[in-house]
Amino acid sequence: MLQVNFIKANREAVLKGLAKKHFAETSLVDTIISLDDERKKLQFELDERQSKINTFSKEIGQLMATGEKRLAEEKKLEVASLKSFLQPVSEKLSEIEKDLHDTLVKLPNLPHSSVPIGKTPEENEIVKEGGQKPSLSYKAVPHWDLAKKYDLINFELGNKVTGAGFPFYKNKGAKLQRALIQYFLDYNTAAGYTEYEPPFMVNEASAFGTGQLPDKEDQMYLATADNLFLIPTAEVPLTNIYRDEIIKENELPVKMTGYTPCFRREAGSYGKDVRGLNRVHQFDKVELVQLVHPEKSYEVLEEMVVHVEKLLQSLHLPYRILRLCGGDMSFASALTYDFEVYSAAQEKWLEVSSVSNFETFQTNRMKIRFKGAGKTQLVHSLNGSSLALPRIVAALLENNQTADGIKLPEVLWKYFGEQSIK
RNA sequence: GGAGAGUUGUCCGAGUGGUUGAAGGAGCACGCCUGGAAAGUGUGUAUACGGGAAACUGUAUCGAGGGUUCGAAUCCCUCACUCUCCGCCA
Repeated sequence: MLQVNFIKANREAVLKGLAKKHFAETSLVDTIISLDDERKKLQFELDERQSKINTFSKEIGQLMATGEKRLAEEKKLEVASLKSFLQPVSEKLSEIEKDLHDTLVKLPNLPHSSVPIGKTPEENEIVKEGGQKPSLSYKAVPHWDLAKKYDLINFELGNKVTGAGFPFYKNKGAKLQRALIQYFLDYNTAAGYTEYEPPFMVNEASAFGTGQLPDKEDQMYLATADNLFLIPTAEVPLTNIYRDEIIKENELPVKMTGYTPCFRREAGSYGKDVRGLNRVHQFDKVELVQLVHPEKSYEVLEEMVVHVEKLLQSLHLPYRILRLCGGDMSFASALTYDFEVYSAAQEKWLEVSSVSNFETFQTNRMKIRFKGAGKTQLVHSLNGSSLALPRIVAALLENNQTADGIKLPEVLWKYFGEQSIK
């Protein structure tokens, strides 16, 4: 969430930013400002009275000690009257604090100046295209048919055992998952990221910290008996490792990577977009998270983009990098690059990674700070996928299909044990 | 699931009603000492929100929330979490 003081000092810029994000409820900004003014006023009153009470209490203590009971009793009465004034003020204050917080949480992050203007995915800016689209001599077969042909994935079995969108990976299909995860993690740790295997469920505070709550609880599975959410991405547990922590400046940047399954209810999805591996409720992903000095975050964002790009290049997949426009960006992000790979049979681009700088939007919620020479301040958080598996698998299958099997890129050979799927 | 113990600052740990934001130790920072380092030694070392140009200063915070009291880390209640033993179990 945005910082109140920032909003107050930059009202116009905030309004402009919200407009760029196509956020309609701009009146919230002034609501926040007046709530905070009110908050300050009440807090000040309260502090003053409390200060008097504290002084009196100490005096009463001394009077009691010297046996001056009558004077002590008089002071007690004074304190009582101060307190009766205090109570309604303090109730009002907590009400306002709650309002302020609830309102603050509704504002999305502001877009970075380089974010393209636009509302729909069509208006995203294509920053770069790389790799070669395959030229197949025959009509490319979609991955769901290839998966059946080579007995790699069983969607129907998933329907039976769990429900739609929970595929079984099988035989070489299962092994390919394992190989990709292993490869991605090795690639990330070689770049200095610390590997974690986090819990796959998180509590409410964690879900709030990264911005899943309060609005997006529809997208998460909830284990009600224990009030735990199944993670929609490793970003949630990884970033929350540092919730309520003050990091030493020389320990920045914090670089983390982790593999987890990701669980998404995807409420409201339908149609051909959800065919095969395009959109599933449970999928594997290796994630990157960085906590960095505020001055470095955009530099780091570019580094992460290059990092993910090289990973895609090593898989020899045709890809493109998009800079998301204001209207298509996520609630919490200040700047997002999406990576898409081309799938030859479906003849469309599939999103496989999203790399974002959240600046202080998440860290303000989580109170992740660092202490340097000067004062304690919030760090910037960034994250990105490297990579989400299902669509990578879809593209690998579709793009690399040949008459006698599916060829795998060389980087996977040692992990997969073979050069192709037959 | 049953029984018990616990949750204090960066960490360890003392503290059962009155200058306790909190003893002591460790760690860390800076200084002294040293040719340099270690050891030794001195000083400093929480966070949030306010007021103030600043020095500085007010309030809150000892798991969370509530209560008793003029006054609570200390007493009472509720909740959460952790640990130990037993049971169950990969």
